[in-house]
Amino acid sequence: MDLDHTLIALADPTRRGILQRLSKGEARVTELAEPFDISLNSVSKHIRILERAALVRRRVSGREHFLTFNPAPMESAAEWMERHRIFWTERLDALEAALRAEDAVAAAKEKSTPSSNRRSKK
Amino acid sequence: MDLDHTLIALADPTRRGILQRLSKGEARVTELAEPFDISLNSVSKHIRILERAALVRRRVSGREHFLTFNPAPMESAAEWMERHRIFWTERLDALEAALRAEDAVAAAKEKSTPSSNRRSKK
DNA sequence: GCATTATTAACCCTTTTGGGTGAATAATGC
DNA sequence: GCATTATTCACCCAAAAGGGTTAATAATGC
Repeated sequence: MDLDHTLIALADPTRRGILQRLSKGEARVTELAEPFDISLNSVSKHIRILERAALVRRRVSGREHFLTFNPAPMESAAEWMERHRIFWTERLDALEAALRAEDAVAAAKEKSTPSSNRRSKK
Repeated sequence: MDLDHTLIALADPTRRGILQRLSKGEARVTELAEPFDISLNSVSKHIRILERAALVRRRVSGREHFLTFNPAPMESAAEWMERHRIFWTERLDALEAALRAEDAVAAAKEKSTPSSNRRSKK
C-alpha cells in the first residue's frame, strides 16, 4: 500500500531532515549528506526509501542527481489522518450527547430511585 | 521523538486496522484479534506499539483490558505534515512567480537577443 | 479450593532496517 | 587518453520488527 511506504519513509528523523532540507529547494546527494554524520551510502539508501514513497523526485543531469520534494504523498497521509481523527472526534461528541441525554432521563427518574449509582463501577 | 513513534505505529496495515476497529468504540484484545489471521500474541505486540505512540489507551477492569483510540498523536502528525506541505506549496508558488517575472524580463530583451534558449538545458 | 478464560511474558526464528566498507560506473576537466 | 568527482552497487554486520509457541499470571464461576 502507498500509505505504508509514505509513513515508513516519514518515520525516521534522518529522512525527515532530508525532506526539510529539500523543502528549501532541490539538492544533490552530496549536499543532502553534508549535515548528517553518516556515510554517503547511507544517505543514498534513505533517499531510495523516500523515492519509493514518491516523496522525492530525481532529476539526473550529467553526473549530478538533483532531488526535489514532492508533497503529494504527504497530502494523502495527512488526509487519511484527518479522516480518522474527525470521525472519532464526531463519535466522541455523539457519545457525550448520548450520555447527557441519559443523565437527563436519570435525573428525571432520580426522585423515584434516589440511590442510583451509574458510572461508579470501580 | 514522539513523531517517530506515531508514524512507526501508523505505518502498518494491521495496526491501522486495529485503530479503524477502535474508532468504532472500545474493544478487548480478543475482539481486536478476531478479524486478523494472526495470533493473540502478535496482536498484543501491535497494541503495545500503538500504546507506545499513545494512539491507544488501556483500561483494565478485572481480567478484561479495554482499548480505546486516542486521536491526539494523529493530530500532531497531521499538523506536522500540513506545515511542511503548505511551506513547500507556498515556495512553489513563489518560484512560479519568480519564473514568470524572469520570463517577462526575457521577453522584453527578446528583441535584442532573439536566440535566447533558457530552460532548455536538456 | 479447582477449572476456565483473558491476557501477558519469555523465548525462538526470519526478514527488514540502518549502518558500514570497498569496488564499479559515469560524467567532467585536463 | 588520465585523474577527479559523484553516485551507485554488492557485500557484511548488528539491531529491531513481526511472526510463532509455550508457560505464567489474574480474574471468574463453580
